[in-house]
Order: sequence, then C-alpha cells, then structure tokens
Amino acid sequence: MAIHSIKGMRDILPEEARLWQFVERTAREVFESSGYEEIRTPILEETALFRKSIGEGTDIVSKEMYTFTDKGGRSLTLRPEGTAPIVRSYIENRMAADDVVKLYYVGPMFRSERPQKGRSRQFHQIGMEVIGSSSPYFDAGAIFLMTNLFKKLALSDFKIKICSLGCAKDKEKLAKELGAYLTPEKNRLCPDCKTRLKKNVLRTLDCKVESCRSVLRNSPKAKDFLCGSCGGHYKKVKDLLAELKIDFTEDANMVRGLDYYTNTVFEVTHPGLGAQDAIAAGGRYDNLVEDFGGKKTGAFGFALGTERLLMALSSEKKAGPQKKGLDLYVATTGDKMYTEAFKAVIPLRENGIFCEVNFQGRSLKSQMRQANKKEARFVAIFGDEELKRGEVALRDMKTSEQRNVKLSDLAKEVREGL
RNA sequence: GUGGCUAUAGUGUAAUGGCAGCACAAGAGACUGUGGCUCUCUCAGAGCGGGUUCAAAUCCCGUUAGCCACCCCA
Repeated sequence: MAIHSIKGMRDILPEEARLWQFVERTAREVFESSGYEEIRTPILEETALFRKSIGEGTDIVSKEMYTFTDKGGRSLTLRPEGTAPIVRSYIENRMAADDVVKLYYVGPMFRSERPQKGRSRQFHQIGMEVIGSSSPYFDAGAIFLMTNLFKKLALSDFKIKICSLGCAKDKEKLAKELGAYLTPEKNRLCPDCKTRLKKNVLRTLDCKVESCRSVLRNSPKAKDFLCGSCGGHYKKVKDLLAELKIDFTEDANMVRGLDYYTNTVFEVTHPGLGAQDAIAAGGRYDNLVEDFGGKKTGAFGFALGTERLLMALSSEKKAGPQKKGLDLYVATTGDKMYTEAFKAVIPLRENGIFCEVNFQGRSLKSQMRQANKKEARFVAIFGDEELKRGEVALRDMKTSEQRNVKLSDLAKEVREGL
C-alpha cells in the first residue's frame, strides 16, 4: 500500500522552493525596512480563539477548520488564518501597550475545503499586522508596503479594490437596513442569499447570482451608514493612497468573510489566476484586541497567499531566480582517495566555495558528465599519480584548460579563478 | 459540501476490445583517466477494487486522487 501526501496538501520540491525563498526573502526585506519584525506563533491554537474572532457564522469556522480533541480533552484547531493568533500573542505577552507594534509572519494555514486552482488545504500566507493605532496613515501605509513588495517582485497586473464597513455601530445599522430592504424581496433571492439573510446579511452584497445583483442594485450600501469619524477616516485613506499614486477602485459591495473587520477593507486580485483570484486581502480590525480582553486599540493587517502570488508571478512570465551552478566538482578515481577528498573540501567550504564530492565510484567520464550537468565552474580530479606528489588536476570547465595544483593551494586557486 | 472532466514508465504522450509503443529524463558504454554534439545499449508503466468478455489500457460500476467550476477565501 503506497503512502501519498494527503488531499489538498503537496510537496514543494527544490526547483519550486527556490521561488518561494525568493518571494519570502523579498517580503522580509520590505517589511523589515519599514520597521516590522517577524513573529512566529504556534500552528495549533485553542478552537475558541478562531470561533470568537473570525465569527461563528462564517464558513471558515462553521465548516472549514481542522479541529480535534487532544489527549487532555482540549479542543484544538490548526490555524486557518494568521491574525487571531497574533492578537492573542499581543495580549498574552503584553506587547508595548502604549506604542504601535508592527509584526509580520510567514507560514502555513489550514482550511478543509475542496481543492481547486488557487485553493488547497494547506496553503501559505505572508502577512503583517500593525497593532496600537487607528490612524488612517497605517491603513494607507500597509497598502503601500504591499504595492512596494509587488514592485520588488516585478508583479504588475494586479487590481486593488477598497471599501469601508464603518465601525461596529455602522455595521449594525447597515445590517438592519439591508435586512429590512431584502426581506420583502426574499423570493427573488438565490437559496444561498436566503440563508445569508438570516445568518449574515452583509454577505448578500457580494453575491454573484444575477437575480440577487439586480435586487441589490439599489440596496443600502456600507458607505451610506458611515458615521462622521468613519467617513472621515475612509476619505483620509483614499486621499493618502492617491497621494502615494496607488491605483485603486472603490467597490461598494465588497465585504469580507471574517467578522472582525471594521472600517477599511481591501482586496487585491490578479487576472492570471482562476476563479480564486485574490492574491492578497486585509483591513482594519479596531475591536478585536478589546474583544479578547486587551485594552481598546486599533489595528490593521493583511495577508498574501503565497501560492497565488507565485501563480500570478508565473502568469506574467517573469524570469525567476536561476539555480546556482557549482563552483567546484571534486571527481575521484577510486575509493582510496575518498577520505582525502572528504577532508579537502572542508577548507574550501569554509572559504565560501560551493562544492560537491563524488563518492559513488563512477567512471571519470560519468563524473565529468555530471559536473557539466551541475554547471560546475571547475573540476578537481583526485588521481593516484597527482596525489603522490600532493597535487590534484584542476580543470576549468569553461576554457577546458587543465593543470596540476598543490592540494594545499586548491582553495586559493579556485577562489582566484572564480 | 455539490457538480463536470481526467487517471498509461520519473515527466510528457500514442495505440477499432486483440503482442503496451515513442520522446525526454535517468544509468552504462562507443579512448585502458576527462564534459557539452552524435550513436548504441539498459532501466522503468495501466491509481486501487469489482464487473462484462474467449480477450480490457480501452466498455460498465465503485473507490481514491488530481483538475476545473459552484460555494468560500489568501
């Protein structure tokens, strides 16, 4: 019985991992240059953390979480997103209560959905959270940071949509009015929207079914219910984005699938993906810290889907990082010199020379072929004759020139040749 | 969770229900100690379980996985 990786989870093999490293390295550089620091939280959390933050009525909580009971009878869940664990950690570790805390994270998330293009059960996110302020400068600043990362990655064809949901009171008012508007029209709504009407009215706003869209054309929208300060906040964010020359469109029907969002929400899509075309999304969550027992403080964050970002990048056909060729391939002509070769590469590697040794007893021809395939710049041949004189043959694979060098000078010779 | 499509060497692909081929990759060799080109040889395959049939890669059922869409979302 063969064992396979499980449904919706896959291996990232070396060739692809190089691209992942490139994207993650670039993200770290961009975040750290703006004063963000990495945080690593556990992959398992108490189930209640997600139930309370994401929301009981959401799909993520109601049907997509990997939840199980451990040996101590506790209900644990594999994290489906990154924000809630960070808020938990922020409170638990009493991070800088009177200052703004800027964090970023990189890692796997888990949702038990039916896999399709751009959606797997273990997927990866790169995200940031800035906790401790409700200033619109952080909304715009975070979005700028994201576009800056896209620029560094040479990603260009993305679209940013933004909207504001308002504060908790505004959201409540909107939900009430929207419910009142839709109830008489109930029979014209799709079955999903009928359920949403009871469970989570706001979600009817982004329904794709044509009949629902026409019903909703003149429905109450989030922007109609923004209170004075929320309206001002939203306007300031838009002004700042314009100031930063970031292209965006307003989408009055955008709502997000996580209950904790307030005020600014945004989503970034890319045409190179399939139906799951959001490569990044996020927004403000000014109540979450307080809801978990911290002091009342504003916060903003977003996450990028690493797989989707990679798909977007490859759809734009940008050349990725190339595999680095070997500096030196050490060929051996018999097991007598394995130990000699084994020891010889130690100082080379300490000198930063990227090298490999053959211990497989292949013919010299086969080893040369392999050296060529590995794009080795030099080959050092450890042969009986040469070793007797304390030398090895050093071949330059580019020029095909070959000469004997002292074994003790090998590192120096290779360094000079590179 | 619902629906549609798919499943053949490591990869990509052929074959009216009748001998499973091809290309690339991998390994060995064509100079007794030397790479790229070329040539020769070798290795290696029907996801799994049933059924129909003289005969199944091929038809049918189930299952598993993948893909795509719905839904949802990063």
